[in-house]
Amino acid sequence: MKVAPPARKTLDQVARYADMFSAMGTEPRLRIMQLLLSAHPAGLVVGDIQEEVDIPNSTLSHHLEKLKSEGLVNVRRESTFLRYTANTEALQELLRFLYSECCTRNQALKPEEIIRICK
Amino acid sequence: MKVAPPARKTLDQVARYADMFSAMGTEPRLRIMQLLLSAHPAGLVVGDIQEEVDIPNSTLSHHLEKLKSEGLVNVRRESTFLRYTANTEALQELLRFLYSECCTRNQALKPEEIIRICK
DNA sequence: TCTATATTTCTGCAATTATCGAAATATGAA
DNA sequence: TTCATATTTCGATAATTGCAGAAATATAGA
Repeated sequence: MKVAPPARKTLDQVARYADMFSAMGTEPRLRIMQLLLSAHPAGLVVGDIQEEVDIPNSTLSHHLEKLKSEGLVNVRRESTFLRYTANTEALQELLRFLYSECCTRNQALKPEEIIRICK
Repeated sequence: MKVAPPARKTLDQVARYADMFSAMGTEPRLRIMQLLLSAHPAGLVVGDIQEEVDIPNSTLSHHLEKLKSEGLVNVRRESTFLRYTANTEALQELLRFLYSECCTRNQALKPEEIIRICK
């Protein structure tokens, strides 16, 4: 008996989450996300990030472009500065997805292993 | 005033989580993880996975190698078959890390946006 | 106002590195 | 040996990195 293949829409969703994971899938970019979350909601300008990551500025710029294009960060200009902030809606979606896959849709992990329920 | 840089150990941890995100950072590999979680704890043999993912078998093999090398799956031989299973310990670590960064260490997201607390 | 200069960050391109897939190889069972 | 399952090898294609230069904005001085 053949099982129905996953809906197109579902596969698109998975592809989108995969792209987000990929965006967080290098040490510099994951570190950048940590910094932006620490500075949330104010965010950081590029120069502030630059001081923390020890990579050339053009490389940093490429990394920020990647995070932006996958929707994990937002940017706005402040005169000559560009201020980056974590996109919490996107992170929430991604975290819910991972939590759901591991703990809800399948019961591979127990919720209480991740989070203290009812402190 | 200068802030102390992150400890070496901490950066290594971040690099490891980044590698795990990278391993889940393509549609086929994320799909494979979904399949293995759905089939947990029994797991699946390569042929079973092959039927679901519509990619050449050599490519599938490369993807499985990547997931294995980042510790997201375990493998054991069953005669001529290789049976892959999700490594729930690794997934738990990764999920805890992401949850912690978003909801605990920084309060960028509210826990109740991810999980129903106290059903 | 116009020009020059300084500051911040991005973009273009070339070298390196990683990924994909066809063909060949390995592994185990009968 | 032969068949079935899955990996490994290796060349072609694509992505990443970082240097050099450009773009955007602000400010000062003529």
